[in-house]
Amino acid sequence: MRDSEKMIVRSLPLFADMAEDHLDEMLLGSFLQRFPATVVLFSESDHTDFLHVLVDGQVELYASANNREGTMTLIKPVATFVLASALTDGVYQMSARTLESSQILMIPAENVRTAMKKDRGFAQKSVLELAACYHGVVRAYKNIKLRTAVERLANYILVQNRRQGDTGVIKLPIEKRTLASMLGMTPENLSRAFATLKPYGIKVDGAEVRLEKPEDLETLAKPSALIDTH
Amino acid sequence: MRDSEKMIVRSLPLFADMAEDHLDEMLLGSFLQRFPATVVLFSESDHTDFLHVLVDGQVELYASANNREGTMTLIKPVATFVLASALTDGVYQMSARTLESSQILMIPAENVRTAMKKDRGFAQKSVLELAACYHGVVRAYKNIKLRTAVERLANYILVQNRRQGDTGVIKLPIEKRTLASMLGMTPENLSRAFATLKPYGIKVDGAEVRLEKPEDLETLAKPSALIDTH
DNA sequence: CGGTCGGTTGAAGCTAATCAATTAGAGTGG
DNA sequence: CCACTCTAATTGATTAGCTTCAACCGACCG
Repeated sequence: MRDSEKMIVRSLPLFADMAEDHLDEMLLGSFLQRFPATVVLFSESDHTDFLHVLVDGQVELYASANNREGTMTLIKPVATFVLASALTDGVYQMSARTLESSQILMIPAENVRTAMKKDRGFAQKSVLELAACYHGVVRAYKNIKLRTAVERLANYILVQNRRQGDTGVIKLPIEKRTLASMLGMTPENLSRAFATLKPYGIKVDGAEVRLEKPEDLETLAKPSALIDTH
Repeated sequence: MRDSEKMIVRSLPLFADMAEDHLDEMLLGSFLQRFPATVVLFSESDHTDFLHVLVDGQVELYASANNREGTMTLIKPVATFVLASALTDGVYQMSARTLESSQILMIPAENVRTAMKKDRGFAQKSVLELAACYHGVVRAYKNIKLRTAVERLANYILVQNRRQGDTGVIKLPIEKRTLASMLGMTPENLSRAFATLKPYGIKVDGAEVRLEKPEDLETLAKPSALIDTH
């Protein structure tokens, strides 16, 4: 464990208040590893051996049942994932794969649980982190339960536009098929959903999406602070 | 705050390890209240003033968007709800209404946050509770994203059968329209879903559901430990 | 240059929602 | 005890939303 890696961990709010010796102890046995793209990191029914910190790259958390598969969420650096599973010493609950070449710091789950018991500051922050994760899934759940596919796409575009500086031109950060899976539809249906949004001022050229009539799109999307804000 | 009410709180794992004085302190300003059926307790965009403990009755957490409404989860006694919102000092994120006459202990959210900072045992248990809530929503999210309506119903029946003692005769604990909303479909579609399951040995008479060929239903339902076990 | 893969488009079919009408059941009051 | 009422539940007909299957396009790459 190098000092630079320790600094990365320290920079995350989750570990910001942790006592120095507890942090050092937790990081014993941790290692930073680089994975190529499209590598499966773990499967949902595996026992949770590590808390993961995505340092660089991009990771998809997905789930399978009945022969079907769906994206649960996407992880962007720098962020931890599977904290809840690491703390409860159970299985992962979701599978993970890299979407691109990624650098991941793996911290033994056992160490994380020990740190949680010893370190008040870390316990406090864990509570906040888990509450945030919880609300994140609640939002995703509402999104899929209360909106149609076209509405989900419209809201996704509005959120991306805001995130990318309200320029009216956004660059899709992921492949369309991944976006489709995240929005809970087939790639074919995503294509058609984009076409449906044409009258609302949406123009698509590869990974570039132009948003020419944001107000029109909003009337269709009916964005909700409790689903789209984070 | 009576002693009997304190005992109820103490009986919950979440508060089991809490120091006596911290518990007393937290419960200052708490009150036990009885609500009639179908009363809205709070709306999703309201600020979270109280952590709720359902002592008796039944509560539905639901969400609204676009003129649509959907059940998020059902709370049965004795259990807390909206812990995540109480701890993060934000809005509720979900609305709540009583399904029947219910007794609810309301603990000022401010007190809960104070207790979290002061009491290690409570912080630890909060982490476990939030992790469990998180995995609960993840399961619900998988359920709706990876299964059809009929499959969700089939799995619901299998879970209820197991919970009610594997007798092959189950009593629906909620109205069918509420069940429909929880399973993410319309009441009409639930009726038809039950009819679809007839060839799989399902017979419905009011709130009573008979399960005559559990193995057949399982082949259709394809239950998954990671969605249906809790 | 051919091959692979992501994306698009078309046609058909299935799942679920909507609209409308009817039935069943629980509770109420005479 | 029996109409009366209100609501839940069911059933039928139709429509909307989405998936599936198939063909095709086009970019990137060996």
